[in-house]
Amino acid sequence: MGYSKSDKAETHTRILNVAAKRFRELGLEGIGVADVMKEAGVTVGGFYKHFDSRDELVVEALATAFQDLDRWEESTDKLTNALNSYLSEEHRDAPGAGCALGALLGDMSRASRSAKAVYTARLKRTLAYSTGLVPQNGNSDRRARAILTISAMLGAINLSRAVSDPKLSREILQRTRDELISLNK
Amino acid sequence: MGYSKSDKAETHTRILNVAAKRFRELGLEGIGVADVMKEAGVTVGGFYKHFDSRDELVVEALATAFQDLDRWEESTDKLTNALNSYLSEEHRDAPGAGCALGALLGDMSRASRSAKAVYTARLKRTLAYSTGLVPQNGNSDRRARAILTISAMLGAINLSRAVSDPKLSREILQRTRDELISLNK
DNA sequence: ATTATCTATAGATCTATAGATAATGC
DNA sequence: ATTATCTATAGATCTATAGATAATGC
Repeated sequence: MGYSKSDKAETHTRILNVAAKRFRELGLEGIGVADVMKEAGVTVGGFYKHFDSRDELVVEALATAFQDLDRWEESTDKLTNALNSYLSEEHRDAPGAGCALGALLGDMSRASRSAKAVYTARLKRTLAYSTGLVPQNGNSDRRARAILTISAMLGAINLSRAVSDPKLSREILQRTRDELISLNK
Repeated sequence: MGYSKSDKAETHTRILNVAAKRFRELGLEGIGVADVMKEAGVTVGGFYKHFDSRDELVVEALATAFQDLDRWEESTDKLTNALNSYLSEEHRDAPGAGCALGALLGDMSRASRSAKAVYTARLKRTLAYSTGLVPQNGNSDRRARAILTISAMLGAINLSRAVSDPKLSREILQRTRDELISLNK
């Protein structure tokens, strides 16, 4: 057992990484604090020395999960690449490492005020990022098209995970991707 | 207390209506069987005479919730009207009486096999309905555009419920609606 | 006699807390 | 002395079941 301050910081990070992954996979209510702690290699009793409440874990884990999105946005500067990567079967099948805006979309309407605030702030940044990627074309203003594009991306990735028919799941990803690409020509 | 067979059928319907509403509002795990029964005016002990398991309630309540969607689709035969009604603040603020494909989108990836089957079957019908509403225009085939349109509608209604900023919430609804209308001209 | 519903509860969660233990760090 | 983590548990859920009660319907 390690008990130094730096060990505590490491433990804290480990807890957040487990939670950021599991919350995206199982939903914000899908795993309890005891199981998160266990998977981080510690026991449940120490939890409230790290967080004031379960909701604080949710808020910090959300912020941690959004760091993956930061990295993805930084490494993706073409809309076509972004769409190919986002609306892929690989992304669909790995929600725990994927976009938290997508994985937790349906949970947010029932989440705490503070969790919604973190989600909303991150969405605004992605909206700005996306407005930058979307081309100026005659049909509509860029922000409007960015909103449509993000709505469709989030809707499609969620739908592709929702349906039990693998063919339909693939079709939703492919068609949405193709339509968004041709729309943003 | 009523104890006849016809009373049982009425009770069953009442339970399903409560569950269909509450599941859409609170999520499939958001309310327990005891509270559903209480709100239907009965006690928890009778539950398993009506359903073999909680999941059976979920499956039947899903089917019940989709009846509202049936009625809505039957009464809506213009895409513009459909979009104005679906992407409205009224719909956003009344998930319990609204579209179950939207309200439960995020829950389905973690739902039981049988619940996903019901959801998938209903999505296929809405996709067919939507393909019928979408016009034939030069840009892309109708089914592809229907998939994009549904993805964007589901994404936008979920996003509008997720964000805590009322102005952004309205903007998501309005811009997505306007973009989808001009896209389907 | 059958059955729709009731009260009561077993057993499995889950969050949060209490108090002990074994390190660190002045 | 402080503190990071541990074991243990209180109290609040939640699903499912057991057995009683009070109607229905042959």
